[in-house]
Amino acid sequence: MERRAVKDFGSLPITESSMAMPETSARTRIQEKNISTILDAALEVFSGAGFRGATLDQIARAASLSKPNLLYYFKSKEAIHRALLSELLDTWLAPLRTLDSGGEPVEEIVRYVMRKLDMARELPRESRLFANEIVQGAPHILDIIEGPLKTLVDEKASLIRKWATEGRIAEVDPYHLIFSIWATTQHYADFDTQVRGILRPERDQHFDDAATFLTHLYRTALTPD
Amino acid sequence: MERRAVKDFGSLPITESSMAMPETSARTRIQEKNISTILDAALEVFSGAGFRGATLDQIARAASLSKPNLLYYFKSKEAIHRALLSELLDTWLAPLRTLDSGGEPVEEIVRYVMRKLDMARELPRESRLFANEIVQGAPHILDIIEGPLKTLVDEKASLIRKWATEGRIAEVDPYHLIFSIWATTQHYADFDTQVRGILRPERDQHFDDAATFLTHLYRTALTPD
DNA sequence: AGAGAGTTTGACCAATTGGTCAGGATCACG
DNA sequence: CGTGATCCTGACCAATTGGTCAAACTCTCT
Repeated sequence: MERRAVKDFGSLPITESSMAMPETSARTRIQEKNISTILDAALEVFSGAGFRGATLDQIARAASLSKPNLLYYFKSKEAIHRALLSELLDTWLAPLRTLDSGGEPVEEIVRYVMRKLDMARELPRESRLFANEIVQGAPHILDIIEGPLKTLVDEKASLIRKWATEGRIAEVDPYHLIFSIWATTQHYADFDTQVRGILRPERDQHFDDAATFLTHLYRTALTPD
Repeated sequence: MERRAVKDFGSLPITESSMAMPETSARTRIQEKNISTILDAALEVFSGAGFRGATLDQIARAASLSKPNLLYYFKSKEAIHRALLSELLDTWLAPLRTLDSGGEPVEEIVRYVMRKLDMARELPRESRLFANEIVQGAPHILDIIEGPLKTLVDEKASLIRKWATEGRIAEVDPYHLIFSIWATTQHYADFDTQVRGILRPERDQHFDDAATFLTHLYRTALTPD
């Protein structure tokens, strides 16, 4: 039930509101611990079964808490799910935010790819949580996709397009470049079962191979003629 | 409830066994029609909600049949799901099978990418069905992944590796090349909601843009120096 | 037309699921 | 130490879900 150790993708702001407790003043030590335990257990279960497929009993068992006790901290199954998603969205989009106009464009993008690949390795459950959500039509975060996410992507797409018109990278569609980066990197988390079934990798060697391949793929495709 | 019109990815062999009917002799006209209707409805529901998220009532409603009538044709929810998966697996892997040693290697691979992208456009429900299954650990098809699928991929990977050693394509890891092709193309089906939320495409214009981008991506990365 | 196979359904069931609630246990703090 | 706030639980509930079954309906073929 340990919170997975990770490199460091920034602190995760715990920002859920829909709790069922008195909700006065600040967090108790017990609240702090239990809420964090619940969210970790929920991540484990939701990411492996989707919203509908997950049950409160499973989450309760994974958290070693009773079901009514879960509902003491979160007023419904949906509330837990919502809290998880909003807690993780910032972490998830952080790498894209750091894509900066300073530095050499091709290397900047390759660095972004590596960062995303690292996240697929370190935070596969988070990746699968979003994958489940979006494959099923993103019923809980559609507004975020069409709002803040679209804004962020539009912004970075302009930057990439500027690089292209300046001749600093090849002429490519920035949106589809971003989509392909998301797809190729998150694939190693979301389709982990398939990748492992086919490669049968020792330790996690295949992530290094993936890094080599993706570096080649994007460097050659982005380097101006 | 109409079976989606598609280009032509080969006929779909209806090969489910676990039916609940008398099962003597050949199919009745009624059986033919109802089984096909049920599978189409099930595809719609399973692909949008996953196995656990789908309910027999939803499938029954989508098929305009009563729930007990579903269970007259298939003996359980699992049986429907199994029938769907095995019916679609061949279709799904057909493009990879056609990857042939004849012809110009780079163009052969680019053609494969286009074929997969076409499938993402024409058969998004099928793509999502598999995505749901694999994201959740492939509980129903793990043996197929580790068996026939692995064999097929191993085979095609050797072919690609041969091309590389012959200097006819760039030196790339063939397995990760295949994974990246799967990822980038299926992304447009599996993450359709996200893609549309960000691009807000008119008609399906974005598929053509994706084709252009992916052609560039793989052509530059695979063309030998 | 009539018989038998094939098809359909309403009523029903047990298990699971999300959620409630009254009361008891425990903690923080003066 | 006591008391009020916080924390926890067993028992319970209504709705949903996968699945059964006997009876009724309909099709096909002679």
